[in-house]
Parts: sequence; structure tokens; C-alpha cells
Amino acid sequence: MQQSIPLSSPALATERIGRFKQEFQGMSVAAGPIVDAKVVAVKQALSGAIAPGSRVQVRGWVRTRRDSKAGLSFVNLSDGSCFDAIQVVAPNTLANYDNEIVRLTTGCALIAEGELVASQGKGQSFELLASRVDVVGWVDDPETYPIQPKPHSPEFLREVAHLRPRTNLFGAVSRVRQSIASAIHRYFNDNGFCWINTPIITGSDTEGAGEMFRVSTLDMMNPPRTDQGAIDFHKDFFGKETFLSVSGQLNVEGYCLALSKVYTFGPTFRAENSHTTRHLSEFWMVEPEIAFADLDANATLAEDFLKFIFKAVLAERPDDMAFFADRVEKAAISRLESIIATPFARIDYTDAVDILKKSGKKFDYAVEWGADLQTEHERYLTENHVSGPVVVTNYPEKIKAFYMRLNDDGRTVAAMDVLAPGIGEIIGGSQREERLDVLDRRIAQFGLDPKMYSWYRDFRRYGTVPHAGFGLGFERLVCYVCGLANIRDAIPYPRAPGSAEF
RNA sequence: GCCCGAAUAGCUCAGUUGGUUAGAGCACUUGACUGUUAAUCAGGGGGUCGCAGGUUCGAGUCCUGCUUCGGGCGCCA
Repeated sequence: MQQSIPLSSPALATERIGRFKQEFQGMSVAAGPIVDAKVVAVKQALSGAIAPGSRVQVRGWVRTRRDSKAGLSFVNLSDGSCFDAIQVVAPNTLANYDNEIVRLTTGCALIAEGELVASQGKGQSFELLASRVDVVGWVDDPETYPIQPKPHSPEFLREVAHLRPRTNLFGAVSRVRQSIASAIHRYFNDNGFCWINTPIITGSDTEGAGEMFRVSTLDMMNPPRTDQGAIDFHKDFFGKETFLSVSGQLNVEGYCLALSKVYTFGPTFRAENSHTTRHLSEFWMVEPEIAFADLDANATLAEDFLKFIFKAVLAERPDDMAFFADRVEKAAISRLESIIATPFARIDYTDAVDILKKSGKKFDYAVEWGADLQTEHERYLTENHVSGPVVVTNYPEKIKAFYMRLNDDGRTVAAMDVLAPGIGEIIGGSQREERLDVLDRRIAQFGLDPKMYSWYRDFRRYGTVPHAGFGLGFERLVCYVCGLANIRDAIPYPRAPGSAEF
């Protein structure tokens, strides 16, 4: 029948696209039999926006089935559009009731069509009184289908990461992740920022943020050699050694010094052998960079940005957030509300050290000026001293990166960490060193090769201005918003040392 | 990289000082019952107790090694 549609006809194309869009409003795909019903998302069907009595079609996956000897079955169907599933009421008058409906198990894919009605039962406002239910995909062995209508441990679900989006937990995480990502782009777009897609493959092997993954097409068994016997990377794909990027910051600074307000939002790779609940080998990072700006402006941006995102998630995903507060982390909602309502405190690193020393609290790690703050120190500051978000600024230059701007005291740099109760460091950033002579001294001091940074130095040679930015680990933000204990549950397919399944 | 812990049914777990045929709930299946809500009730199937050795008359249980998973620290986002 596809042949009967002349692809060149504008009228038919418009009609076809119109039909697709009508379905697209409801679900993400156009597939299966379409009769005379409007395709709707479960979210719409349960919202009250559709008049009772309307003929609608829903498409999704079975959560549970309950049979009633009153002559009907209740099939809870989820399509991921919202936390709740819709209850499909399937009467035994359906042609496939005895041979299909009563055999439905968790995970089966269905298209159900019928009348959207006010529910006779408790627990839901609307339900679908089905006049037709088509089974699109069966679960071939229900006994071994890993996703059951009961709580599973996150550890178990990591073993079936390809199927875990079928669960309440990962459905909710996925929608919240989307809400956060969307809010990030919206915040920057509305504030005049330009999204810059910095390269994933980089030739800089000394970006200073840890071990890097090599990118190479050389034959590992028999690589080309130089006269000295070293591997000859001049013969590699890019004609030089290349790696996966650990940060887009250095690249994005160039766009900042032309477009004024820019940000990166993309995948980042770190080959650190970290075994913690807060680290991934592959994660997504957000890095805004602003020109004609100092550390103070940077901190203000971070505060406004975080508050915007938290507000957006609470407004857009109340159903999922209620689930997190109920089942994952009691304070999931209240702590976001608290951060939104509380002005971020600002403390100089030197003052923070004094506060910690005078706290009288016994720390596992001693507090000394010149040493980085440990997680326990950060938690004391934000949870006990301030009882709210706090920005710690002006760290000793020896413990921070070479590109951070040296302060007039000569011993600190204009760096900042944003600390929040319950999570600790959520953002790290700095004002960048815009003075070429100072930058050169820093590069030398850190033992870096100036030739590797010639293009980065150019930004200071041609129209340099004070500028600043910060980095935010996207999955850490997802963890915090959802109350997740392990960052491997904040990304669909986690990659970590010794683990790259699926 | 360092330290600690765990591994018993598809899932969550119990299993006493080492002792007969390793149990429960959920899931699956059969039946009963019901506009049901993780429905309920009754029956049934389902296990190389992570792997490999060792101690012992006898090991799910004790010992050693390995594997995998989880947690903490360091590094960081």
C-alpha cells in the first residue's frame, strides 16, 4: 500500500505529516493499527484534559494484570510519559480475551483502544474501557523476565540495565534527567548563551583533569615504531597522539572570547581508576563560560542557574519527585525547596579554614591552610556552619589548576566550589587567568609544555578580557535531585572501571 | 590504587554449635473468589547454596585461592 502513495505529492505529504504529528502528540512512534481513535499519551489520558467518553488509543507496556470474574481484566499500562500507568479495563467480550488478554504478563507490549471514562474504582481518576486490545509484543518467558511489579534493588537492576527503564525508578530518573537537561538548555538560551559543541577527541594530553582514554587506529599487536623504538603516533589516524576529552573548557574559552556567553553540555571521559558512588568513566558535563566577568559574577551565575533548574524540575515532574521522596530519599523535595529559598552564603577559603579549626569538631583529616578541603570539611561548612548552600572562594594556588586566575596576594587563585547540604561539592569553577605573562609563569610552574598551549595562549594575546566559568557534573546533579545514592543509576548505561556492559 | 563486606530459587531474604530430603514471600502455573489496585485464598513446578580446592564420618555453614558485586578512602565533576 506504500506504493500507492505518490511521494512527490505535496498535499499527500502534508496530510501524512499531519497524521504523524497527531499521533506524535500522543506517543513517540506511529505504529500499529490505527482505527478511528486519537492516539494519546498516558499522561494526557490521566490529565483530565480529554473529555470523558472520547475514543482514544494508548500504547505501552503492561505493568500488572488483574482478572475479575465479573468478566473483565484490569491491565495497568505504562508508556513512560508520566509516573502513573493507565488502567485498561478489558471486558471478556473482546475477541482475544480468552486466548490473549488473560495470558498477558508484565512487560507485554499493547495497543489498547476504547472509551476514556471516569474510573469506577479507587486509585485513578480515569481509565480506558477497551473495545480493542492488540498485543504487539509478548514476553516469551515470563518467569525469567527480570522486571517484576515489585521493588528491585538498584544493584540488581544494574545487571539488567537494558531493561531497567521499565521500572518505576528508572522511568522517573529518565524523565527527571530530561527535565534537568531541558532546563539547562532553556536557562542558557533564555539568558543569551550559545551552546558550543567542543570536540570529544582531543590532542591535548595534559588537560590536567586526570587519566585519559587513548583514541587510536594503530594495530595494537604491531604498532609502527620510531627509530628509538617508541610507538610512532605520527602514523596514527590524526597524525598525532589523541585522547577522549576530559573537559571542553579550554576550547570553549575561545568561543567565550567572541560570543561573550557560551556553554558546553556533552560527554566527558576520565580513565581514572575510581571506585566510588560518585564517579563514572563516561559522564556528561555542563561548562558555562562568561566574558567580562569575575569570580563574583561566576558565583552569582551558579546560584541563579541551580535555582532555575531545581524550580523547573519541581514544576515539571511533581509525580516523579513525589516517588523519590516516598521511596528513595525523604528530603528529595524539601532540600530542593530549601536551596531555592536560601541565598547562597559566600566564604573565603582562608576564613573557612579558620571556621573549621575553631569548630571544635574532630575531623579524620586535619584542617590546614594550603590543603584541599576534605568531603567531611565541606559537609561541616554547608550542613552545620551555614545550614545551606555555600560558595567557598579563593583557594591556595598550589592545589588548583594552572588556568585559574592568580589573586593579588600571590598565594591564592580565584577558584570557587559550590557546596550543598547532603551532597557536598556540586560545582567547581574559577575566574581564568587572562594575563599572558602570569599564565606563562603558571604553565611553567606546573611543568606543562607551552607548545601544547600555544592556541590557548592566543586568547591572551588577542583581545584578552577577564572571564570565568564553572563545571557541573550532570549525573551528580541528577543524583542530587532524585536522591540517588549511586551515580551509576543516574545514567542509562553506566561505564566504570571494569564495567562497560550493554 | 588501598581497605572492608557480601554471594542460598527469576527477585528479596531466612537457614541455630557443622548433622536426615535447604525454607518463606514475591514472580510463574492450576483452581477458588472479587470493579480489581504490588488484589486475596488454596495447591503445584522451580536450587550443582558464585567457582576451585581443603578440613571433617558429615560442609549452605569452617579454612585457602579465584571471580563477581557492594561500600569506604584517595582522585575528581
